[in-house]
Amino acid sequence: MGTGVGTSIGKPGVKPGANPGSGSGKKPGGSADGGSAGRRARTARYDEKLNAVLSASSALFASKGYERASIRDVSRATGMSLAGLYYYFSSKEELLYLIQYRAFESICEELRKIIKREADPQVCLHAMIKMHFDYFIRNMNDLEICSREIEALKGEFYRKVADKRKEYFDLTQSIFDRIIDTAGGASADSRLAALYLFGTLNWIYQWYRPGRDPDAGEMARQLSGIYLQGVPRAGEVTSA
Amino acid sequence: MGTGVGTSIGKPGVKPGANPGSGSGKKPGGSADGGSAGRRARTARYDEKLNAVLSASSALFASKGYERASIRDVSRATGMSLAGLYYYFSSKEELLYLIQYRAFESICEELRKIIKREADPQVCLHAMIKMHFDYFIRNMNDLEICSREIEALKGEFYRKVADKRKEYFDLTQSIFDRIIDTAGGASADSRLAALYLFGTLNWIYQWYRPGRDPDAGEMARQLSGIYLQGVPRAGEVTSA
DNA sequence: AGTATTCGAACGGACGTTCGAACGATTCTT
DNA sequence: AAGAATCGTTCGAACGTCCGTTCGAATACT
Repeated sequence: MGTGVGTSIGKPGVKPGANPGSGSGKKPGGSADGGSAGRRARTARYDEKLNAVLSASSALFASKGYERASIRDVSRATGMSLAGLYYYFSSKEELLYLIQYRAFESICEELRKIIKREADPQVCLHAMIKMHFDYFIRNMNDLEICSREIEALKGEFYRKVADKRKEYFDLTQSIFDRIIDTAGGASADSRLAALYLFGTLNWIYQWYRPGRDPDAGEMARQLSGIYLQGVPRAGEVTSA
Repeated sequence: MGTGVGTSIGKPGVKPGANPGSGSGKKPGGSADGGSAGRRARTARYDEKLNAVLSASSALFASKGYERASIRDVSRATGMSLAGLYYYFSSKEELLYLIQYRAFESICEELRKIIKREADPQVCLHAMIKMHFDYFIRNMNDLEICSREIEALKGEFYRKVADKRKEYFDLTQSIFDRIIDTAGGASADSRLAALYLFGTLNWIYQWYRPGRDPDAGEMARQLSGIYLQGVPRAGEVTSA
C-alpha cells in the first residue's frame, strides 16, 4: 500500500501498466478483493453483467479447460465484444481468479456454519460431506474449475486462492481431529484422512451426472459411511 | 483397414495428409498401438530416443500442464530440433496419448496380476492400493498426466485411453464386489466405492511429496484401513 | 454535461506443424 | 576393398493461425 502503485486493480477503467507475461503478478487489490467488496460496484448493472461474464466463463472453462477456452470464446458466449470484456476484468487470469476465489469463499462460509452447529464430530463429518455434494450439484462448473485449474494461477492470484483452499482443508481436518480424539488409538492420521477425502470430493466432477447418479443425500450417506465404518458396514446407522 | 488410408500412423517417416484441426482424429493405428508393437521399432536407437522424448515430455507436461508446455519446450529439454522431434511422433496430441496409454497399460497389467494372486478380497484391496501408491511414486509424472489431462485427447486417441482407464476401474470395482458379497446387506455400493477410491488415488499427485509424507506402505495401510473399517478403526489389523 | 459502458481494428508474439535439404551409417554392387 | 545407393535421422527456416491485450473512438445512461 505504501507506494500507491498497483493497489487498485479490478476496478473499472483502471488498467495497470502492461506487464506482458514477465512481472510476478502482484495484481489483486489490498484487502478482501475477489468477493464483492473492493471492486467498486458503482451500479447494480455492473454487478449483474460481471456475474453474467463470470458465469459464462465458468461454463466455458469447465467444458473446454482454462487454457483451451479463449477470451474470444467468452466474447461469443456473452455476446460482448472482445475489448468490451476487458472492462470487467483486466486479464484472463483475473477472470479465473475471481471464479475460484468466490467459490472457495462461499463454500468455506458454509463449512464454518456447519462446524459451529454440529457438536458430534461424526454427524459433523456427514454434514460436511452432504454440504459439499449439495454445493457441487448447485455449482458444478465452479467446483470443477477449483479442482482442475489449481495451477493455472500464479503469483498473488495463486496465493490468495491457496489460502482459501487451505482454510477449507484445515476446517475439514479439524473434524477428523475430533473424530480421532473420541476414538481409540488405532485411528488413521487426521491429515491423511482429510487429504484422502479431498481427493474423492475433488474428483466427483469427473464422473457425476445428475440424472444417472444418486442424489447428494445418498452420495453423502455412503461416503460418510465409508469414512466412519468402512465399506462393509457403510450402511449401518452411526448414531441416534 | 479396408481403405488402406491412414491405417499406419506413428511409424517413422509416415506423415498422414494434413487434417488441420478439423477431422475427427482417426489417428491411432489398427491394433495394439501405443505400447511397443505397431511402432515399427526398426532400431534399438530409435526406441531409446523415443523413450527419452516421452520421458522429457512427461516431466514437462506434469510440471507446466499439457497446454502450457510447448513443443519448443520439449525441443529445449531434449536438445533436439523442433522438426527433428516430429520424427518420433506425428502430433503433440499423439505424444500425450503415448504417455497416457503406456502408463495405463502397465498399471492395468500389475493390477491383473494382483487380482489373480490374492484370494481374500480385503487383502486384495490393500494390495491394489499399495501397488497404486508404489507405481505412483515410481512414475509420478505419468500418473499425474493420466489424472490431470484426461480431456486433452480427442477422437480415437481419447477412446483408446478411456478403454484402458475403464479396464482399470472395472478391475477395481470387481474387488469391491467381492468385499460386499462377503459382508452383509449394509454395505456401500461397489461402483460408488470404486469411484470414491479413484478420486483419492487420482488426487495424490496434488499433495504427495516423497520426503515429507509417509512411504507407500504406510499410506496404503491407512487408506485400505479406512475403506475396510473406517477412520476410527483404520489401524486395526484386518486378518491374520 | 459527464460518466459508465461498449466496440472495431489492430499489434506483437507464441504456437503446432511442414518442407526440402542435409548428415551418418549401413548395405549393395562391382 | 571402393564407391554408390539406400535408409534412418536431424535440422534451419518458415507458414499460417490463434491468442491475450490495447487503443481511441463511439455509444448509452443519469
